[in-house]
Order: sequence, then structure tokens, then C-alpha cells
Amino acid sequence: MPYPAKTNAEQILAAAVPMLEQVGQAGLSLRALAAELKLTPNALYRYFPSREALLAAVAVQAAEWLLTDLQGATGDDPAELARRYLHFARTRPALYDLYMTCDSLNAEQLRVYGQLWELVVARLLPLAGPFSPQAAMTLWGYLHGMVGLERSGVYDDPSHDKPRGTTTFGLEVLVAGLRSLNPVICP
Amino acid sequence: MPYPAKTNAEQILAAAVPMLEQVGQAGLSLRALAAELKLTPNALYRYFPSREALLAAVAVQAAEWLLTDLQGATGDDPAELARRYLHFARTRPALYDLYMTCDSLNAEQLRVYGQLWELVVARLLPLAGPFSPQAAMTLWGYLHGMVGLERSGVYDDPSHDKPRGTTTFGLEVLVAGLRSLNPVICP
DNA sequence: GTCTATAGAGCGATAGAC
DNA sequence: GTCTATCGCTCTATAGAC
Repeated sequence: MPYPAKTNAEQILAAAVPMLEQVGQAGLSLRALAAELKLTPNALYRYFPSREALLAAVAVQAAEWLLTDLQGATGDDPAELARRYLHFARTRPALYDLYMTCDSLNAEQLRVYGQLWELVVARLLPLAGPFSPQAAMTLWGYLHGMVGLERSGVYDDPSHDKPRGTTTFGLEVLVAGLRSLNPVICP
Repeated sequence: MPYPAKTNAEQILAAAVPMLEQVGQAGLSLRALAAELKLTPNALYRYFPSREALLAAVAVQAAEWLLTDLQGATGDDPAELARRYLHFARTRPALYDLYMTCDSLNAEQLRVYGQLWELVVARLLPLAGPFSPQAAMTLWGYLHGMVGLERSGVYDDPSHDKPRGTTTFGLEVLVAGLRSLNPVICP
């Protein structure tokens, strides 16, 4: 055959991830990705029908990695879960962004997202009991927000001494609040 | 004079705000903005040296509006402050985004941001006392995160019944947690 | 399955006339 | 201060040869 396969979907994804981390979601172009793989841009369309589909595949990859990370948390302490979540978001910001904002996932791809949600709800059961879903959403929102604040650089503003290490402080406040709302469950 | 002034900085900003809300930060183009004002793209450069400078001016405008909204909150209840913050972020999402992510502000422009910070810290003094800065950052992070979650559509996922109305729930948890950490200040 | 070539569109910013 | 004209660059996606 005159044109043997030079690549495959896995290879393309593997090249897309570090490139995404460098240039961000909006900056990732099929042209640059193809060049990195020493291909013409057109070749990628054999494996992904559109740029959007490729990004969706990367988002699923990100969700799977995050799931694996969170599954590694042992015990009932939500702080361990939070620590791992923050580590992923901080060390792979563009991947985390894509995971949070990608809205072109099909039903099959959404399953990983569901697994993540269920894992967190299950881990918060000992702390929050029947309020576990609400607690999970609250914790998720808090962590997601702190990641955003850290990234926007509000800690670096020298003129209005922002407190350092607030992320941990807030987490303790949150856990304390959950405990106080469930004195029976968590005596 | 053959070419009298057809516009000014205020008018340009006034046109930029609704256009930003429609197309988002990345989608705002000088060409479209100029067309809206019935000008050629080049005319805008008399009033703003670059697209980035124009966006910075809009971000400051956004911060000023948010400050005015928050100043309208009376009493010591953080829920009122939170309600107004959420209302701004929900009703003017692109403006809120720009306010949170714009990183090309000069020192003068950053002053409004400082005023916002100081207002929140002051309002949280009765609740958190000496921990007021940490409490402010925690509350800010939580609200910012919930805005992001709401926007990413996690509440709409039908397959994994996410709890509704969690934003209020989490706020109460947060306040309860702050109270429990400061039993002396808030008996 | 990859290639060349191109369609078709977008953008920020600048030069110089008036 | 606004205009015309343009530079120089970006991109996704498609058509058809091999």
C-alpha cells in the first residue's frame, strides 16, 4: 500500500495532551498537532471527525486520570480526597480546564464523569450521611473555586495582603460545618 | 475639520459590554465592535492602544459595578453579600469572567479590586474576627466555584441526580463552620 | 491513509491619505 | 480623528490525486 498508517488515535491523543498543557484549550490547533506528529493536518481527520471530537477524547482521558487519582485516596478523611483533586488541578491546569468545561461529550463518554461523582458521594457518606450529595457538591464547588482563585493570581496581589494557605483553612471550615449540621451522624 | 470625532472611550465601552456578554471574552473582536458603532476598526485605536487595553477597561467597569452591588448589602449577614455576588455572576457571566481573569491591569486599575477585597473582609469581621481575611478568601472561593459548577451544567446531568439548591446549603455549612471555629467571637 | 492544494473565513495591527 | 487599503498571520475543513 502506498500510504501505510503512520499514526493512530492513541498516538494522537498522547501528543495532544502535552501540547494542550502548553498552549491551552483555545490554543490547541490541529495544524500544530499534526506538525508535532510529522503529519499533514488532514491526516488527523481519519481518526477524529473534528477538532471538537478530539478535545472530547482528551477530556475523557483527563477524567479517567482524575478518577484513578481519587481512587487512590484511602480512609474517610475528605482532606485526602481534596488534596488529590487539588494536585491534579494544579499540576495539569489545561487538562483540568478541559475536563470541567468540555460540553460535547456523548453518553458513553459521560460515564466516567458519573463514576467520579459517585466516588465522591460515597466517600462523604461517613461525614455527611444523607446530606452526602449536597456535601459533595459543596466540596466540589469550593475546591473548584479555590483552583480558580489561585490561578487568577489573587494571592500574588502585594497591595492587599491576602492570606496564604487559605485553601486548607477553608477545607477545615467546611468539614467543621458539615459536622455541626450532623451532630447525630458525627458525634 | 474633515474628520470630526464620531465616538469616545465611554461610548466604545458601552457598546463593548453587551457585545462581550453575547460572544464572550475570546469572541469579542475589534472589527465587530467597530461595525456596531458604524466605524472602521481602525478608529478604535485612537481610544485604546490595543484590544487588551480595551478589555482591561471593561474589566474595571465590571469590578466597579460589582463593588456598587456589594456595597448595597446591609447588615452583617454574609448571605446577603453572597446573594448579590451570585446575582452578578449569574446575570452577567462574560463580564464576571473578564473581571476574574483579566491580568493586564495597571496599578491604578487594580485599586477597584482592592476595594472589593477590603469590603468583603470588613463585612466578615463580625463573623470571623481575626480570621476575617481567611474567611473572605474561603467564601470567595466557594462562590466562585459554585458559579463555575452551575455554568458547566453539572446540575443538569440527568443520570446522576445531583442535588438542587446546593449553593445555599453550602453557604450555610460554611457559615456554621466559621462560627464553630470562633466560639468565643460568635457565641 | 496520507498527500497536495485550496476554499473560505477570521483576526490584530499598521501606513498613509484626507 | 477617521478613512481606505493592506500586511501577515491564524484557523477548520474539504476535494481529489496517489
